[in-house]
Amino acid sequence: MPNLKESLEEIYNKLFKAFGPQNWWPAETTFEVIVGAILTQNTAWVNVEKAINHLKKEKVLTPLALKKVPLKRLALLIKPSGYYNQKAKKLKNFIDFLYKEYQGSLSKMFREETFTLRKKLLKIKGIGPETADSILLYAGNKPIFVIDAYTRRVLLHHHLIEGKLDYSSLQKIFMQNLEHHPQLFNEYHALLVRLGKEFCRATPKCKDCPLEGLN
DNA sequence: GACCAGGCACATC
DNA sequence: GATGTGCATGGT
Repeated sequence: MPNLKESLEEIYNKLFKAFGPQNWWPAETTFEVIVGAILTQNTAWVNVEKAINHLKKEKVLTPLALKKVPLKRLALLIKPSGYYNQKAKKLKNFIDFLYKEYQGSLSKMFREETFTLRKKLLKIKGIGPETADSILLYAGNKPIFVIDAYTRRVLLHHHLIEGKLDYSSLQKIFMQNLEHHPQLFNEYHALLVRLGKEFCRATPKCKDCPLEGLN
């Protein structure tokens, strides 16, 4: 039985070989990544894209414009992404934070020490661990590993974990066994999502899974 | 017409 | 501390 570090490296290599680079996060600006991270909570990405396109078309996909747009109007613009009343508030909560702490400057925000920023993000109502980490990794290019439903499903399906581990335990598995390179964490998470979408769903075995023969 | 999708906050036990 | 529930749209 190889150790965890070797298993994680092998998984990455197999997935990269099978799928190639995933080019996450699909966005034109840093701010768009952050908005997407909030809108995609428990929501299919195609629906998030519709919402983001509305925001682009109405030219409110900047911190200042989002600060100015009325809550009700914002909610209607993001309606396709689901939970739109909740998410409109969440976006406003983030904007309030951004202006209060960093005068609306994302680059100033990301100059904050990573774990200090993470703690602050988690205090925002509507931003939990996955959203905070997605912002840090995919918008801020910080070496933080993102855990999500797919990650958990893949690890369980391939018996790399047993039972239910909480978010931070799962995150430790990756962060204690891999080099802290943002690009590696970025690609690895994206590859796990890709695998989870296409495999690791059927039981007991998935046909042609890139990780077949791992265990 | 179920069931699901790149969660989170809050209530209740 | 664990478990349950509301939030809501659009695709399969």
